[in-house]
Amino acid sequence: MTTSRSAADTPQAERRRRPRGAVRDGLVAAGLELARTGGPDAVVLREATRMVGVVPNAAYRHFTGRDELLAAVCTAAMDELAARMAAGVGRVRGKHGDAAAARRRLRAIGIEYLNFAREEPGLFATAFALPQRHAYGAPDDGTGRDRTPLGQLRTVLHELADAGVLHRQRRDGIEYPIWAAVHGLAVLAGQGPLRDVPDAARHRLDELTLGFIDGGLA
Amino acid sequence: MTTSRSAADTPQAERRRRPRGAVRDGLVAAGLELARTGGPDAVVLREATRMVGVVPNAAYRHFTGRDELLAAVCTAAMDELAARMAAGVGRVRGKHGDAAAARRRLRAIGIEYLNFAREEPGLFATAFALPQRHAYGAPDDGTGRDRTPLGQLRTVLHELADAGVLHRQRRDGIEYPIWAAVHGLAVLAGQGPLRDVPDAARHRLDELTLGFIDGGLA
DNA sequence: GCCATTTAGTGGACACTGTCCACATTAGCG
DNA sequence: CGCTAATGTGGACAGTGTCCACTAAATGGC
Repeated sequence: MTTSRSAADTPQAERRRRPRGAVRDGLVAAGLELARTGGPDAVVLREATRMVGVVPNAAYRHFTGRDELLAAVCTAAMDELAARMAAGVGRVRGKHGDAAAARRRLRAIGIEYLNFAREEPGLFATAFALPQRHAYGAPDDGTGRDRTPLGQLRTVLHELADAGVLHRQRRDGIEYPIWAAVHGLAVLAGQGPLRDVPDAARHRLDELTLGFIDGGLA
Repeated sequence: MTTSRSAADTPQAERRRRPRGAVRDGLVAAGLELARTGGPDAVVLREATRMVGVVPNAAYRHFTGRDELLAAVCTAAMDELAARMAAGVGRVRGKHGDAAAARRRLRAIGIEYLNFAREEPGLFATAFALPQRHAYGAPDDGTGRDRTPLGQLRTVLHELADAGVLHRQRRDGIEYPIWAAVHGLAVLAGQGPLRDVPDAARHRLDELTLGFIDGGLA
């Protein structure tokens, strides 16, 4: 090892053995894991490359920099939240037009949102750590294809309106106060000033907020 | 400059000329300015010391580390929010017991909160960047001495109850859904997915949310 | 099927950060 | 006046994001 030859001395493991987008996907997965435990600040580029087993600079072949990696992780985190919400809503029985079922679906949306924030605080914070352009102006097209949190909320509100629970007058734009109330509680009780209220009290806060929302429909 | 003598060559400005707590206060002020433009992540210790005109390590005589400095900055930011809320509430005329005045005061609280979040996004984010123990369990003592956002909200709700606007039944714990709704909107429209809605639309979101809250009192 | 070109990973470097250590000076006290 | 604790300095280290030049592997045209 005294005389350092030009190069090509050691095989140094195999190079570029990974399939097509494996490194990129691996980096996002690693970043997601980091975010899960430490929030957005914990998704550090060098650590992610270390987990994937690649040199730091390799990341720059797939992302313009740390910010773009973080953006990908944020999107993934948001997708996980959306998937959970969709699963929760899907678990509620009752066909379209049933007022009670629609109410339960709205409640399920809120519950899933709050549970995700409580059980995965790192991912929740990460999901909202970057602007993903939630398409503010775009109203849902009625197909229910929009799987974003806002889209799912709109779908359920649509159903509530159809069932006659939510009156036309109140309906326009009501998704925002509702979203705000749930999101606000999630943030305050997650990373905010209410972060260390005991579990029982937190549950009561959830119920208070969901009740407040339910009362605001009529 | 060729021969570097041992030391004590140059007077290098005066050393320790600053009054008692000047450096500490200066660091917090500098950190607050950094937070104002870039949020909590922008309050970087070395930069703050640079602004104060002191070497980085000097900060460690006043804080155990960057986190403690940040904590002080967060408290300062929260104080600024609280002061603004108090000022806004104080500007509302009408004596205690007047239902309409109480309503306007509740509205003022929300408006000031949302305005602060919009006009000082960095400070707003910083105010909630650390757990300051908002004394969850401690109810206000009726003296109105609690100047925290939650305390001020409780005071106004107390007045609303006295004026008969808010019924006993609904009153218990209602500060949390209300706080959550306002805070959630502030976060969503500030750094969140709704960050780039045009000003007019944002104003409408404010009104929708405040209206939703007002409707939830009765 | 071979070779040129693009792609993807490596190695080394730089500036910047938070933090620790040993040292020097000053302030405030007796 | 002198001692001690408080406060600021200088230098160092590990860790980070990012840039550059280089190289090996995969890909596509012929």
